[in-house]
Amino acid sequence: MPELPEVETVRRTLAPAIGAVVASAWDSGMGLHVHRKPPRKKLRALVGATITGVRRHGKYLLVDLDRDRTLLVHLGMTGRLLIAAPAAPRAKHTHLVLELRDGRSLRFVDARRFGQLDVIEREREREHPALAELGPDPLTHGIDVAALHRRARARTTTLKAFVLDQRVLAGVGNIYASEALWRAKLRPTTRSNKLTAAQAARLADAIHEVLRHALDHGGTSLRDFVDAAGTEGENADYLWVYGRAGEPCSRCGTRIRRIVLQGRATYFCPTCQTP
DNA sequence: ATCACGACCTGGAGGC
DNA sequence: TGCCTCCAGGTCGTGA
Repeated sequence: MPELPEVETVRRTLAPAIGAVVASAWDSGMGLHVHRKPPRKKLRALVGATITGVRRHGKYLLVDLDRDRTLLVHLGMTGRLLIAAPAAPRAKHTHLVLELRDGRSLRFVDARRFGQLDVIEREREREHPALAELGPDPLTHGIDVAALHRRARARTTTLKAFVLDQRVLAGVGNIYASEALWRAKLRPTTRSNKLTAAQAARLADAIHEVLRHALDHGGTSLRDFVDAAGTEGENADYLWVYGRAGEPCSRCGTRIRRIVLQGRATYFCPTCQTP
């Protein structure tokens, strides 16, 4: 579900929560993200704190509060971070509720529990294991083509896996990896060490364009994704290859193919994405 | 160190 | 209606 454009859409729609004060904290106690339980004690320390802003790095949301505290949220595959109206019924699979003094609440709902929650000290956030190794965010920092090329040359993995590596660029996921490679006319199975400088420039441009375009359409909602207000994104209508196996490539008419790379569905055009 | 795989979960879709 | 299998926007731990 949530890649950079979706998470950024959530970030923007969380703006109405800024200035609200946390009245109480509740968590489900269930394990999230490979047995890690919600940090109950640290969540309780948020009671009385004011939400001062919401940032994002790659697919991670950083809800800033005063007292030097930041709520770290990763949506995993099915996670939703919602601003709920007063007295709204608690949805199934709700794992965190921060009641706000004005009656609304901030809720984290995640059916598959692949999401992550933590409370960290803002001063030391770069030391957090989830954030420590993240590469630059393509939309907020831009993409350094020379650095991208250098990194690609040093690896032998597929371009698809390279683009998905959050240490290289933070925020590209399975949908936009396929989309960007199609746009750059590069085959997902090509080894990254074969990337030329010109191709690296094309790839950087394609990644930026694909993410920007998706963000402009409120993200891609295939099944679960909604913003903080519960609204779906429109970008699913604009995908070039993802989920379109058997349909004609919009550039050359060849049937789009689906393959599996490292266990993930990968879509490409066998004609115009050169090996 | 790098690479590719399986595990972690629930639910929806489609076949019978 | 039910049961079964397959699939899903992510990340992490393992063993080669």
